[in-house]
This record gives sequence, C-alpha cells and structure tokens, in this order.
Amino acid sequence: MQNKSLSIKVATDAIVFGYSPQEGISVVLISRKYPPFQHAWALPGGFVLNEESLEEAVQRELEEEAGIRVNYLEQLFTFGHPDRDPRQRVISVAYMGLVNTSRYQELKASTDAAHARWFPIKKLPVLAFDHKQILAMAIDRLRAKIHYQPIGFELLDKEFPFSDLEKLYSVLLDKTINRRNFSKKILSFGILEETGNMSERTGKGRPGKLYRFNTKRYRQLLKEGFHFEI
Amino acid sequence: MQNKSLSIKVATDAIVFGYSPQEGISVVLISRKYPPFQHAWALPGGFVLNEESLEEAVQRELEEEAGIRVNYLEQLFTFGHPDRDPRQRVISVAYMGLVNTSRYQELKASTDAAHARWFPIKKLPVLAFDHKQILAMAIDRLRAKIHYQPIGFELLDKEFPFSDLEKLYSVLLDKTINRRNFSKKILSFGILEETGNMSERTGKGRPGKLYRFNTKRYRQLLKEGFHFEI
DNA sequence: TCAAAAGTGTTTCACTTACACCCATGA
DNA sequence: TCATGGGTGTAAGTGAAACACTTTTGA
Repeated sequence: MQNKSLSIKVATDAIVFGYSPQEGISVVLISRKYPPFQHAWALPGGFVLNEESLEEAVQRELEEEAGIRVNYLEQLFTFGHPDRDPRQRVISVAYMGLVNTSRYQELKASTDAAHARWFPIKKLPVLAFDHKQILAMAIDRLRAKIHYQPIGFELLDKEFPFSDLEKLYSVLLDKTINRRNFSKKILSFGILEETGNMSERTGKGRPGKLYRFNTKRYRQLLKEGFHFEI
Repeated sequence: MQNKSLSIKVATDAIVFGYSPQEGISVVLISRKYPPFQHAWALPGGFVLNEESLEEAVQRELEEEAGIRVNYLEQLFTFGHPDRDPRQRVISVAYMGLVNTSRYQELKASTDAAHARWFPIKKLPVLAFDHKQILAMAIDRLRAKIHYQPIGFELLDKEFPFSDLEKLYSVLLDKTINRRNFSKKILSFGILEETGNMSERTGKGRPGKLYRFNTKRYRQLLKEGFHFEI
C-alpha cells in the first residue's frame, strides 16, 4: 500500500490578501516561469521540504517568490483531486494569509518587471491549475470570517481611522453599513483604543480619531468567554 | 526542490462520531496491528492511493477498517508536523464524519474480538501518534458547528423524538437547555416535519411526536439566504 | 392518583435597527 | 458659508430568555 502512494507530492499554496480603500481586496499572484501553465498567473507556493512544517513551507515560499512576510496565516483547505496537476499527483495544502498592503507597496508598484503582483479580486486574470477554485474558497472564508473573528485589523495600518474599518467591512460584505450602529458595536467590544492622534488632513471633511487594535485586551476577553460577532 | 520532497507520504485519518442518549458522543477507534504503536488505539486511516481522491481514501479506509459508511464527511485539518510519525515524514489530512450509531451497533458490541470499537469521548484510551490532538480538534469543530449548521441530525435516527435532539444539544454543549425556547427556535426554522408517528412507549411519561429532518426544505431555505443558528 | 415526560402561552428585557442632528475642517 | 466627512443621542421594533401551567401515558 505504501508503494502505491510513493509518487504523491505535497505542496502548499498561499492566498495572501491585502486591502486598500481604492482597490478594495487584492491578492498576491505570481507569473509562472516554467511549464506547465508557463507565463500564466498562479498562487505563490511550491513543494514542501522534508524538514519543514507546512506553515514554514508557506512562509518560505512567500519570502522567496514575493518577498512577503504575512502577519496572519491560517490553513484553508487541502486540495487533493487526482488530476489537479497535469504532471503528476500533487496534493496542495492551501493557506490564507493577511498583510497590511501599505508595507508592500513595491510589490504592487512593480507591475511589469517583477513576477509577483497584487491583483484586485474584482479584476483577476486566468489562473493556473485549480487556483481559481482555491482562491474562490479563500474569498468565501475571508468574507465569512470577518463576521466572527477580528481579522479585518490585520489588513489595516497599525493606526487607522474608524472610517477605514468601516469601508473595509462594506467592501468585504458588499453592502452599505450603518455608520452609527457599526461604530457603536465595535467600540462596545472594548478591543479598540484611541491612539490620541488624528488622521491626516486629506483636504476634505473633519479629521477622525485614529484607533489601534488592542491584541492583549482581545486575548483577555477571549479567556473570559467573549465572542466577536459583527 | 522536487527531490527533497520525494519522501513525504500522504495519509488520511478519520474521526467518526456517533451518538446515543446513554453514552453521549462516541468515536470510532481501531487497535493497531503493527508497529509503531502496535496494539495502541488510533484513528482509522491510512495512505492515499495514487488514483483516488482524499475523500475516497477516507471512505475506503473506513470501509476496510471498521465497515462503516458515513452519512456526513468534511475535511477537518491537515497535520504535517515533521516528526508526527516516527518512521518517516507523513502528512495526514483529517476528516470528520458523522453516523447514526444505531446502524452500527455491531461495531459497538464486538468489543473484544474486533479491532474497531466505539469509545465515548469521555472515556478515551491513550492514542497513537498525534491522534489525541487531532481528535481534540474534531470535537471542538463538532461543538462549534452544531451551532450554525444542522449536522446534529446526522447523528440521530431518521425519525426521532424532539427530546433526542434536545438531549444531543445539551450533551454536546455541556449545559442544560431550555426545552421551551429550544423547541420554539428549532421548529420556527421549518426544517423539521412531523412523521405522524409517536415514540415508543418507554414506560415512563407521555410519548412524543416523531420528527424527520427535511433536507429538501433546508436546501431550499439555504438558497433563500436562510442561516441556521442555535 | 401519582410520577414522569411532552407540549404550549405570555411577559420581560436586551439588543439591534433606524433615523437625525451637530461638529470640525478646507476651500 | 458651503461641502465633506466625523461623531453621537434616542425611539421603535424584534427576538431571546425566563417562567408556569396543561396534557398524556404507565404504574
């Protein structure tokens, strides 16, 4: 029985999301150098090495292929359909990662030369392998998860105006949200703290207070049975 | 790079839950015939064959090792720590399954001879590999999931008295639940239908109506945006 | 007629929803 | 002083939680 499974390879793929108020949600894709699917866009990823854990593999590949270090990473799903790779049997453990895009502007800027690029999820290219399906699942997971886990903050700057958070939610959930009720709810959790600073004057309207996500407080609340829900 | 990953093996493990009002939640374990962990209890599972999907692998192993066919199966998590198997690098895709225990009494009965057995999760033996950890995650998932998906019904008979459902929830959530409010809520969803039959007279108290989970109606409601929540 | 379990009505309370007005800033 | 966006008070509506009483069965 072991012989029959000798030829299955193990890979990881990473779906890394970023956010900007202008572009909405974006994802990191790389342009494939070699066949199959040469020059096509694909999720960053690759084979798992013998000595490394799955998470380490993902992080290594992200570093190598896109120069990215994520601040949130979770296992998404393992895709193992026998013919998802035309060359041989490959199962892929997909991970979803979140980063603050502003830290990786370069990636976003170097559109042509580099082979790693941000793509707004509204304007995706054709993807290699079953990566379209994997990405779709990741988007679903992200949309579902912001309801019950405060992962939205991973996509924002360390200090952010409340309106950024609000915009993030309305983009992700694709609906307008009531500003008053949203802020009442989020603030009632007690997991945000004012930094004391105000947002940069953009030339329009009143500057808003800047907030910071209080990780310590959140962990404390979790222990006490708190449940984030929006 | 491909060479370095040649020796990683791919396996699946299955956590199959059953339920009875007497024992509560039970799980299928098998006694290992060969080293490592010879004679220790472990989750049913094994290596994935070249031509089969991950789900097919799980179902085949369950059939072979315990004679079980589950009526619900979902991928749980992929465990890939480098030294989770003392022999070699093995990553395991764990699946959680649910069955109606009364269909597999044999398993439960043949305690000594057979090497597959039901164990109440309150009375677990020492487990091989990292199976304790895997099982713990499965239990968490089950507990979390009955809140927002009607998977509890998979554990009950096709026709069941309301009290069975109620007891299942109170066992799983480990708290007493208000009979009145629970039934009001569940029935308000419209996913249960009366069969017209009454429960067997057990000798005590008034017999209750039997109910059946209406899968068609549930799917219909899902399309209309219905969300199960208890 | 009593014990045990099923079945149901109604009030209370909390939270969500909806709506409207005021404040600070730059042009 | 106007446009733009930030900040907050409160009434109305909805649904969950709490509680108690009635019904059906076997002993």
